[in-house]
Amino acid sequence: MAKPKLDRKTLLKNSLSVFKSRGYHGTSVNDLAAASGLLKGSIYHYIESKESLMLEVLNALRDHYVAKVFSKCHDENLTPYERLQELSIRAEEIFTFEETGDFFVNIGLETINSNPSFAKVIQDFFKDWIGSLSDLYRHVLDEQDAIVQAERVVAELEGSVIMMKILGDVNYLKRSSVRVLNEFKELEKNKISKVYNG
Amino acid sequence: MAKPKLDRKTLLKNSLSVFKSRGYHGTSVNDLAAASGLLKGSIYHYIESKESLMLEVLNALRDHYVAKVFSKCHDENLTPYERLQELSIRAEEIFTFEETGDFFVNIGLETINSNPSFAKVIQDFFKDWIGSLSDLYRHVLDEQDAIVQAERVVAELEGSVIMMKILGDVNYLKRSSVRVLNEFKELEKNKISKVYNG
DNA sequence: CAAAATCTACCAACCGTTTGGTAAAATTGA
DNA sequence: TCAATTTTACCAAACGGTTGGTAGATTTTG
Repeated sequence: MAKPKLDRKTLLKNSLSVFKSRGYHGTSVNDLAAASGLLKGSIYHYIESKESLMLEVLNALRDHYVAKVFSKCHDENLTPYERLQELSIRAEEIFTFEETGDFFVNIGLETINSNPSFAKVIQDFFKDWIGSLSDLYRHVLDEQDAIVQAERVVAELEGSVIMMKILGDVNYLKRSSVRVLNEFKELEKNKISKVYNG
Repeated sequence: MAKPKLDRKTLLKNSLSVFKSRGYHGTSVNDLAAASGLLKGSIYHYIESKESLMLEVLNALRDHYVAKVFSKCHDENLTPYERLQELSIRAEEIFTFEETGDFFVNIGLETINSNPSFAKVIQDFFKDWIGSLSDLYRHVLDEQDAIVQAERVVAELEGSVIMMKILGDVNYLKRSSVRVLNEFKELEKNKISKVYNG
């Protein structure tokens, strides 16, 4: 049996990088094949369609985030603040170097009307992110406020990344994550003083 | 038989509505022509190219915002807080009904790598928005803080709109604008107390 | 060898754009 | 005023090129 020269993980990584820079409609199957050193016809040995490839990329990326990033929110070896700090550091790396964090937003906005098949994975990504964050905020807020706060933080971070990309100013995200961390410390203080006073 | 003439404003409005729901790469010249009751070839009587049409749409939209929305920030008949309130109301209408506010973000993200010719108008839109807002915040903050605050508010609103669109939750924006308004009131209070105390 | 992987060649459909042509409307000139 | 002329608005068809996708021959590999 001939062993596959191109393993799935590499194929997905290469495809992600093309989709990232050209969007969904903007990338051709030819581009995707070339990114993995293949001619157009050959890539159909690995994939069923352009659409199914994108779906697989989105799923793999979401799984990666859930397992490697969002899971930090439940790391019992760290204090809640340290967990948020870890998340911030990872987020900053992801958005500025990997440029992968806004991928879900990009593809989401581009395909929400034309390709509803992508919607579920994209929504799941954000629901997981918000869910993990709100578990963290549960340490300093009641359930409803924790959810609202998590939604707000995700919206602010995403907004910052987008403004960063469009205006080319790298300080947006940095300031946002500093703000989020300080806010959390403030919330912790308020909670302690409440415990002492009430 | 009098021929109904297609005026430029209608053409731009029709085109905007197509670009809005299908993106730039996702809409064909056929779509654009059909939206104005023309066949594909006929639209070239009005436009030079698909790209130039999009550019005109973007320019018209930016001009509209500058003249009708952002200008509220300098309305001397209103208090600073009332101006922000006006802006919030308009923003809410724009984002939820006209669905036009995230257009600049959508097209910006979709074309930033492939169509640099759109970048300038899109950036100008956000620079104008941030500029007008920071003039407002100048009433309660020093210059540098006013700019940072304006950038933050725009990022948060944009982030909210995007999450709203992707997750289908209409409460995001409402909560964001309430937060922005309350924050402004808080800043006004702090400024007054500073004046009294120092 | 046979299976797996890749290439070449080729679809039909669509892309943005151009063309040749045609009526109707507006303008002109007497 | 009214016919001649020009301009406008539009269409059907076609352009060269690209799209996502397929079929079959060819190469690589265990």
